[in-house]
Amino acid sequence: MSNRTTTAVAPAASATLPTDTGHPARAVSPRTPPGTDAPVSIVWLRNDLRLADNPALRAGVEAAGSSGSTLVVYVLEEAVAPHDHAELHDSAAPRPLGAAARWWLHHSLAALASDLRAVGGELVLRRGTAVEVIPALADEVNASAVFWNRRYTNARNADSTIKKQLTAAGLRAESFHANLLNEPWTVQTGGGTPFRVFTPYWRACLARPEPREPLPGPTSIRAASAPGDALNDWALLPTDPDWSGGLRETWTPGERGAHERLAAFMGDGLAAYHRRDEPAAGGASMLSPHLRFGEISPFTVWEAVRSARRAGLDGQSAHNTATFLSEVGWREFHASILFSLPTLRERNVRPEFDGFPWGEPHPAELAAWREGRTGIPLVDAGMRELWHTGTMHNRVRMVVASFLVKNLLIDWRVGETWFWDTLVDADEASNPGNWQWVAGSGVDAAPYFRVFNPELQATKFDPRGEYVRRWVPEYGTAEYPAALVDLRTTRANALAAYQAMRAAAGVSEDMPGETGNHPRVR
DNA sequence: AGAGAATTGTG
DNA sequence: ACAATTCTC
Repeated sequence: MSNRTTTAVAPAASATLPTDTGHPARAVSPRTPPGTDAPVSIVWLRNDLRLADNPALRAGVEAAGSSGSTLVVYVLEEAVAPHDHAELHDSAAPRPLGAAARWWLHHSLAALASDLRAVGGELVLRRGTAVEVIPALADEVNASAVFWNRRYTNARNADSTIKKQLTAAGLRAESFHANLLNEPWTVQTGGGTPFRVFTPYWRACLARPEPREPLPGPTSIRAASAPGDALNDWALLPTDPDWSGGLRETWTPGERGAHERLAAFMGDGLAAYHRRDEPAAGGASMLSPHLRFGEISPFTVWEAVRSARRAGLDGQSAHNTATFLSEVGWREFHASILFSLPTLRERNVRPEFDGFPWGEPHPAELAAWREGRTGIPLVDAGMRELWHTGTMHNRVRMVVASFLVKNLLIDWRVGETWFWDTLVDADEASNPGNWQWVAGSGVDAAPYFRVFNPELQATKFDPRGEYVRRWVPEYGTAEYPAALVDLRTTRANALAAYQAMRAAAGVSEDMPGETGNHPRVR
């Protein structure tokens, strides 16, 4: 392979992104005349809304060859009927997107369509259940092959059904490894079971062969076409009211925006990443929603770090790259957890938590939490940042989650649902995985007795109050509400409730989370 | 990837 | 007296 140093530091995309190629849209005759034998390949994009490092897209273009054409489709997947919890386990539908993610999806699809047009391609939009839509589309355009990049949620059940159907009908159906550095079944303990603790999991990942280099995107696509929905008709954007102003100020969805974020982070962010715990410092990479929608691949992120290391880093930055990559590792860890525990969103991983006395959430307290008026400055700052921007600093996420689950004794699933609706990076694995981590009910979870004190956290990580002042400008005036609850007494109550739960469940005196004391998973 | 109390270390 | 370390929840 040639030296990719420059392409990774100045984003790999700049060399391969279609918008930079100068190809006029439809430079190549895009239509395949009906009735010809020229092969049509379908590329079904899901959470991989990118051209660069997209093995399925690459395979589709290659399979079409010089005489055939490629149809790129995105399906807005919807369950046929509302399902109850009993059905969830077997469900093959992706979790319906929250409102912030719908906003992101709209703009990401618009960017993708534009990027595809720039190389002669076209994005076809369809809506419905994938097991119905994809085989019907293949039939409709007389496709000879269908390609996609694998996903690792319950929706993979739909994918395997579709693959069987297509193969039985004589089509080539092929899926690719593209969206995780390590597919869940490839990283296992010595005993052949999935890891349940992050540190050994990540150590095992690092001991594996280096992740591959990213693939270049296609420079030219002969588009096959088919009727499709208009993006606007999906009504993914909020109206009446349009609350997305803060999201627009904060984000640029799409592949180009993703690569710009990566370049900015590799340029300035990495040297300051050791200050990432300070929410006012702006030290986060801000890549999570781009990774969530697959606008950039983890291989491209990995390559950027690899080439920065090759170019030489000072000791601090070298240390920071390891920390940053381990955050990418957490994304993979949660994906592998969800792979083996499909009920992660619904069920406590540790069954003794089923006996925890979560009450009906007090409506006023829950509303105060959601709206950022609990009277606890750091909590309110975080919740307002979330509402305004669709994201929240990682440390503050832990603080607001701890406050909801422990100080307010509200079920983690209530908080998880709110984050699912409001976060642009809401991920089917990471969101419930991290909520269970905070609640103490998950794998490798924080011990329940770890109760964050929002005041101490603010003193430690926002010592000058910059973050709080940014989001809670009225703090210190009479307008700011009194604290919703007393932190000391609610902390004591939480610890007591935990003790009661443990006693009721007959849990041994070992600390939760210690090796060798992992409850059997249901 | 805690907090807070208890204990030890230091001048 | 006060900081650093250790222990418990």
